[in-house]
Amino acid sequence: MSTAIENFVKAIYKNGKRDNNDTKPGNIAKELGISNAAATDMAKKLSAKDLLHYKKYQELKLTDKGTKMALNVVRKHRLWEALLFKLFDLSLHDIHKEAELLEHQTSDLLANKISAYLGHPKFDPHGDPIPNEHGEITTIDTSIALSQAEEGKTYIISRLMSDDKEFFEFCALNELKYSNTVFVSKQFSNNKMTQILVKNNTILLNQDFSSIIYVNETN
Amino acid sequence: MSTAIENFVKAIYKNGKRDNNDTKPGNIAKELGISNAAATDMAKKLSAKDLLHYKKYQELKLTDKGTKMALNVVRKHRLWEALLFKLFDLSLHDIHKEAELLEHQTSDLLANKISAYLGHPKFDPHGDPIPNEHGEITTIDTSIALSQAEEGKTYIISRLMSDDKEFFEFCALNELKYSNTVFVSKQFSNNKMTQILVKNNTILLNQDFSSIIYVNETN
DNA sequence: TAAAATATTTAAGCGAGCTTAAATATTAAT
DNA sequence: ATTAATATTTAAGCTCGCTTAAATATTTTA
Ligand SMILES: [Mn+2]
Ligand SMILES: [Mn+2]
Ligand SMILES: [Mn+2]
Ligand SMILES: [Mn+2]
Repeated sequence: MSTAIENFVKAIYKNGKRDNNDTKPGNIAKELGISNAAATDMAKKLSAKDLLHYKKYQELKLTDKGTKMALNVVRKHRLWEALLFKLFDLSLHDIHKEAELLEHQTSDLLANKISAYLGHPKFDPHGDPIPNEHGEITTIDTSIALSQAEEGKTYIISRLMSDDKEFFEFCALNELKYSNTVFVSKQFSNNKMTQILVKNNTILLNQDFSSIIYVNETN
Repeated sequence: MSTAIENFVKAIYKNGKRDNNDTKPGNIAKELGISNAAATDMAKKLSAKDLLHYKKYQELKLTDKGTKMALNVVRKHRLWEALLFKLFDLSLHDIHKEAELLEHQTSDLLANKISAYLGHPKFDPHGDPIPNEHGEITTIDTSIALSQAEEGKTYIISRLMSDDKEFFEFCALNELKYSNTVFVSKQFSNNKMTQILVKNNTILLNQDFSSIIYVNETN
């Protein structure tokens, strides 16, 4: 399958994993940087290929076949990120950009080799789970967004769910990275902001950021 | 530039490096597995982009710009081969196949990172030279094809110039690999065959193979 | 050197993956 | 419940990278 198709099913898959999951052509179009018309068009084509269910004006739903394809692409993406992160001195954003292209030019054989080389890792450098070679995610995700965290509690960063360059620059500047500890000092519910303490620095996050930084409770 | 364009200029570049260099559309078409018409068409387009010189019925000649592009793709191809060969247990042919795709989805930045990680290697696993980041090949190639080798002399394998699966299988079965020693026991000039001795095995090579196995004299 | 074989070019056309503009349906606001 | 705003769909058309068939040029062979 083509790069365009792989990116399309992946976008639907990822959209479904988000809170705010309105998986209509317009949202997929926005994610992929194409026109709404192009997205509708592609949806129809993929429906004919049995990769998704399409009914006019309804949400797009991946079929089992489509989900499998999406997970295979996601697997390759995250394996590449893990490999590049391990071998080279590159930013999370750069790694993501490279993986976004490499994921479509990688045989299943090579993906398995990368996985074996890395010791079959369960998570990529963002903390995102890596599907196994059967397209299964076996880990259970207990993490919550910082926006949902409890005031006065201490958490550990488990995922940075983004591919935005500026977000990663912000994270790098403020020690916000995988496995670091965060204390939630205040939730400003009305203003949808979260105040945290990281390595003795107080940071006030707006919802754009507090909703994509995922954490686990300490135990 | 697109994958199609990169493969096209690379094919011209590689054709020019061969003995039998008739760089007309038909030969490039054959190499790329496309029709002659498609090759002529592409040649015209690339001429407009100043990547090559095209005159009806004449040979295709890369411009400086085209040569630079070709060398950049070749660089990425060979760096990928070197990396995959080092990290994973994959055959030369498999490595080549993966590199053929990855070469087009690799930023200059990533290529430089791969090169640095490997200690800026000068040769890939086939013995082919790796252009540096300015597109220069600084090594001098003194090797000759086994078909040109002298009877009674001993040589060291320096390059296996092919991407054919069966050829690599043949090489693997007969200890024909980079840096191994070969004794040329007889040249059958009339029949264009070469008899060699490798690890006490006598092998009779036809010209198809003797012309793509490159060797250096021992000193 | 003339005929035959071969290669190249031109012409027409196709599918993939886009675009913009217009028509139509859905959703939100008054 | 209308109206206005927004999203989706349809329609038409574009480029890229191919194809096959026919026309034309080159090269080989006799
Ligand atoms: Mn990523
Ligand atoms: Mn991608
Ligand atoms: Mn190769
Ligand atoms: Mn290639």
